[in-house]
Amino acid sequence: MSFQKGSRDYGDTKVISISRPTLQRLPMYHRALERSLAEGLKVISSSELGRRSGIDEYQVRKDLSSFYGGGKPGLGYDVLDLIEVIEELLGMNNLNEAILAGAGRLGSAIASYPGFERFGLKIVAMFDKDPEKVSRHIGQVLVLDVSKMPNLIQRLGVKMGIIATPADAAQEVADTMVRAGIEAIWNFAPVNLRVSEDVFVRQEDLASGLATLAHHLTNKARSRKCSTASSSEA
Amino acid sequence: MSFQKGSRDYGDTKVISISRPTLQRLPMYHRALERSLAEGLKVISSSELGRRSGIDEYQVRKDLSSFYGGGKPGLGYDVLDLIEVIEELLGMNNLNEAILAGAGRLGSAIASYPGFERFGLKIVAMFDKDPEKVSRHIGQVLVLDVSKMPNLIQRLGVKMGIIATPADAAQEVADTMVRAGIEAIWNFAPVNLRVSEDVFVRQEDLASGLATLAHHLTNKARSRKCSTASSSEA
DNA sequence: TAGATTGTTAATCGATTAACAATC
DNA sequence: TAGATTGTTAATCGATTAACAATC
Repeated sequence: MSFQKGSRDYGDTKVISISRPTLQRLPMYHRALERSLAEGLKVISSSELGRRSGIDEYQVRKDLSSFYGGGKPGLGYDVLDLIEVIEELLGMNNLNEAILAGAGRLGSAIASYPGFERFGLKIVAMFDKDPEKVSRHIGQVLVLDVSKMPNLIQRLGVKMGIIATPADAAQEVADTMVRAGIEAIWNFAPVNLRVSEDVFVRQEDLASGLATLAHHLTNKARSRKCSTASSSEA
Repeated sequence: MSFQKGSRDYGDTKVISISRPTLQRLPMYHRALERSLAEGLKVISSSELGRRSGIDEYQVRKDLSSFYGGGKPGLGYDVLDLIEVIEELLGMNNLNEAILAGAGRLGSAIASYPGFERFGLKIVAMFDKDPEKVSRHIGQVLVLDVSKMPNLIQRLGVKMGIIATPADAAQEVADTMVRAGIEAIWNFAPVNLRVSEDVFVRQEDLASGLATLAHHLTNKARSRKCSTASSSEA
C-alpha cells in the first residue's frame, strides 16, 4: 500500500489528517473503485474515477493527494492499491464493535443494514427497556435489557454507541453510554445531544435530509410559477 | 409571521434563498424552540437559542437574519412566531407526498419513522418486487408491485421518491421514477445515482456517517498511543 | 435613559475550482 | 520521445467567526 510519503506513523510522528468533506467522499470512491475492479480495470485516472463517482476530477485529485501518493503521472492510480488504502483509512479492516440502543424499527433496520458489515461494523448487542423485545434476536443480535448496558460496555471495552431510541430517551441513554466509556456516538434520534467535550457525536438527522428535499420541492414549484429557471444538484 | 422585510414573493419578485448549511440547521432550531415553548418561554435570545440547539450564537443570528426579520434588539425573538416561520420554510404545513421503493427493513423503518409525520411527509405507497411483500401493509402504507409505480406517480402527481432498495436495484428504480415525473429523490441505497440535471438527489449515505465515526475512533486510539491530546466535536 | 441584544458589516477560515509544471 | 495525467500551487468561492453600530 502506498500511503502518502512521509505521512505514516513513525513512532510519535504525525498522523494523516483528512478533512471531513474528503472523508465523507471516501465511501463513494470506494464504491466506484470496487465496481471498476469488478469490470477488470487495473488502473484508473482521476477523470474516470470522477465520472464514476460523480465527483469533480479536480476534487478527486485533491482528495486523493491528501492521503495517497501512489498515482502515476501519465497513467493513473492502481485500483487495487487505492482500494486497500481507503479501506485502511475507513477502518474497514479493523472490526468496529458497537452497541445499539433501541430495538424498534429503526434500530432493527440499522442492526440488519447490509451495507455496514462490509465497513467493519459489528453490533455486539442491542438494548431496549421493553420486556417484549428483550431476549429476542434481531438478525444475529441479541436484545438485552437496558440496565445491562453499562456493564457490557465496560466488559467488552466497546467504544461506539448507536442511539435509535425515541427522542425523549436519547439524552439519558447517551449519558449512560458516556459514563460507561463510549467515545463516539452515532445518534439517529431527533435530538441534539449534550455530551462532554471528548465524546464525538455524529448526528444522523433524517429531519435535515427531509428539510432539504421539502424546501427544494416547495421552491421549485414557487419558482416555476414565477416562470423562472429551476436549479439542480447531484 | 414576520418574514424578512422585502423577501416575500410579490408577484414575480424574489424568493428567499437560504444556504444549504442554514437550511440543515433549521430542524435543530425548530426542536430547541419547541422545547422552549413547552417550557413557557415566549421570547428567546440568540445566545439562549444557541445554547439550547448546540449552535454558536453568531451562527444563530446569521442564520435567522437570512430569512427572519422579527428579532427585537434588547429583547430577542418571539418563540412562537419564529417556529411558525421555520415550519413554513420547511414545508411542515404543506403535505409532502412521497412514494417509497423497497419494502425491506430499511424501507419499513422509513415508512414508520415517527419523526417524519410532523414534517409533513406522507408516504402514499410503497413498492417492492417481492410477491411476498406486495399487498401487505407496513404501518399505514400499502405495498404494491413495482410495476404499478409509474402509473401511480403520474396519477397522484407525486414529486418525491424515496429509494430504500438494495444497491443493485437503485439506479433502475431511480430511472423509472424520473421518467414518471419524480423531481426529488431521497436515496438511502449506497449508490451514487446518475440522474438528469433537473432532478434533485439527496444521498443519505449511512456509510459516510460510519466512515466518520470509524475514522475518528481509529485516530483517537492512535493519537492516544502517541500520548497526544484527543480532539472533539459536537 | 441605560442595558441588552439584534442585524449587518468585516475578518478569517477552509473548501472547491482551476491551471500548470513535474513526471511517468 | 511525445502524450497523458498526476500532484501542487494559485484563484475563487462560500461559510463561519467576530465585532459593533443601530435600536428596542
